[in-house]
Amino acid sequence: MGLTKTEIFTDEQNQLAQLMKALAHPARIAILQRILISNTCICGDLVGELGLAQATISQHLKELKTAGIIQGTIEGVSVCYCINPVTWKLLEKQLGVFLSSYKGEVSCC
Amino acid sequence: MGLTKTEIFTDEQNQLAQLMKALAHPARIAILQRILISNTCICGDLVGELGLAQATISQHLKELKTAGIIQGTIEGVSVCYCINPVTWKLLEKQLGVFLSSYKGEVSCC
DNA sequence: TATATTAATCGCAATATTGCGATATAAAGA
DNA sequence: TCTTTATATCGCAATATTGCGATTAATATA
Repeated sequence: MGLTKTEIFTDEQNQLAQLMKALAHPARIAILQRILISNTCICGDLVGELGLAQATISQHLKELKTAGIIQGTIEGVSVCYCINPVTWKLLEKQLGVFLSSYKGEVSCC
Repeated sequence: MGLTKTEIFTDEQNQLAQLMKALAHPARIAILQRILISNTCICGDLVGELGLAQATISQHLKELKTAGIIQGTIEGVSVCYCINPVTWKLLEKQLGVFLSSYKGEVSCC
């Protein structure tokens, strides 16, 4: 096995899980925080700042890009990455709904 | 390799990534949604409702429990699971800070 | 044009995840 | 006590992830 049975879940559940997966790594969290701070884009600066090899950073960037969380444009020799506003807003909304649906009043266990 | 270099990231980054990881599966999203709806606890009901084997559900529950997102108490023959309010609030806060730190004004790429 | 510089990709090894059948464990009821 | 019911755990196979060195591709600059 080793692969998720996506067909038995709703599109929303799969989508949210996919987005969470993209965020489920400290390096990717760090990369996003870095982008969020220098509102403007970055690129190979990350290789120097995080203690990971160039190939590794590039792969993490690819995963974030594939998930639609960031977008990149070629800028001369380097590549400029930044937040994809559409996905970010979707993430905020979906997670907001999900997290805020817990009303802690009725204690149970 | 195959293991994350946690030592080069901050505790906060590792913690958030760990929590995201626990949410990074549609089955676990579904389980949490189920718990959120029936505010009160559940247990093996999930096995019937989701299309996964009992062993698989039990494993997902364990992961959520290990991450501190849910808690379980033995209730006779069955086990009652519910949200761990402490972790849930932490999650809301940490994610809130993270997600809301994006101000889409300055477009870049 | 030759050479840096930057980033993506390939290929590998180590480990993690997913899913499940089979088996344990533990409490409830006959 | 014996049996049923409900969960947890073990062990396996298939696949995914993480990280990196080495290589490739593409643009700048000398």
